[in-house]
Amino acid sequence: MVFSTDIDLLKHLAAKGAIASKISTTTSDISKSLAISQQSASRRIRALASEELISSYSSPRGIELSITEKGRGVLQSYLAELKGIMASKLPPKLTGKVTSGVGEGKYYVLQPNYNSYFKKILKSSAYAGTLNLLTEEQALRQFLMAATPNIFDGFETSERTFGALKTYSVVINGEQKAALVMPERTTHKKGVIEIISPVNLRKKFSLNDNAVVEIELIESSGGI
Amino acid sequence: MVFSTDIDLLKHLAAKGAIASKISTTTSDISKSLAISQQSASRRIRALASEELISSYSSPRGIELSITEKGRGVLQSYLAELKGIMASKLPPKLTGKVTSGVGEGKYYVLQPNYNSYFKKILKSSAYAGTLNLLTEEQALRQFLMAATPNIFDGFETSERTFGALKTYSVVINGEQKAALVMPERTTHKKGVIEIISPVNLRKKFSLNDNAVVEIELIESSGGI
DNA sequence: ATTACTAACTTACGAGTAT
DNA sequence: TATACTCGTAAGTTAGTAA
Repeated sequence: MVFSTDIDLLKHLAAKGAIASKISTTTSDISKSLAISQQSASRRIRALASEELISSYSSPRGIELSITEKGRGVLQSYLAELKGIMASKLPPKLTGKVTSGVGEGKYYVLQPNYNSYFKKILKSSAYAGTLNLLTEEQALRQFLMAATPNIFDGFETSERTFGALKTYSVVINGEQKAALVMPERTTHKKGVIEIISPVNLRKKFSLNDNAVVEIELIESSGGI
Repeated sequence: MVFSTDIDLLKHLAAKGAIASKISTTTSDISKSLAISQQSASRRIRALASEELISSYSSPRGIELSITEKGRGVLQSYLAELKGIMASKLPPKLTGKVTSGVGEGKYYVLQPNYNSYFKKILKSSAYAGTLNLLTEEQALRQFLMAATPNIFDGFETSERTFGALKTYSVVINGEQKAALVMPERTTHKKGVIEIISPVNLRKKFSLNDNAVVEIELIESSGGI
């Protein structure tokens, strides 16, 4: 029997990367994240393992574990079910047309200060380029209103000023996690947005100019 | 504080339509669906109400309730979070149509040098035949880009040349581990791939030409 | 029928601690 | 440091039943 607490723990482990590969963690780490005791974390991990939702190896140096096929299936069907239920009231989606940018975004990505911020947001380093999209101005405004931005404050050096940014966690075409970047002051014309991502989105989705991509809002799970 | 049991109950109520409108139900109905007692259902409903995740009115004739804005927000961000986790972590899937091959793959499987390589990849000896699949060229390209190939270098004897191969660990139809084989130089037309497996896939899944199979990328766990 | 109170029960939790 | 055992206790659940 799979309980909702199991789903919760599985979800936490998935967020830590246990779907893609084996992860190393400790029961006290888990206990802090889920606000339970170390002992309970240990017990619940063993419960997941006995249900074969994860495979784990414990030692006095910590726990190595990964989510099994069965465990992923459980998460996936939970997600699918929830998706189906919420289908009528899903988070807003936005579509954009690929456009050739002026390269403003690339400039940001390459700046060390912005770069480390992006790294935190994406939980992985950013591809050295951005995808420029032309959206409907009003749809964009509405879309962003529904979102919670991450804010980068901006700063000044003696030489120049680095403007503030807002970024929004999104999923591109339903499968690639990315971030929508809105510079506080931009030279873009209205409706043009920039997407940063760990991968080259143009390549991944074989996008030429005017190709349409779908941008979906997500919670930045944990966030920064 | 919102617990995972709350999410579960909210999800159940949402499934019954409590997002869109007010619904009429009873605590014993709920108790049956969630496999808890009538008393617990009653208590948990009151808990949701006191968190203002639902608004409810109870009487000796049953309960009328609807999910509040706050409750919907809770469900939505849970969904969004899960989606975000799965979107970035889920291995890509590819579908292909069964097609009659020219038997090129079978030739490879029967060659001792290739054969022992396949044995390592599959962790079991390969069935003496391949499954030919027609895929969408672009989807295939995308699929393979996300994967880490195992590489067989190829070699020459005085008599002939054995070309290099790339193989990718996959799962067919969600249950049969197999390998997708991409010869470096192939006579196949674009989009056609070959699958080798420890078993006869056509037989196992009763596949006729044009049947659709699902190919899922997996980590080659350990690998070679 | 219902909901929901009280009391008995059972399960899950976490502090302490062995390994 | 870890994991994970024991065990007293707290929390959650259910049976019985009043309203």
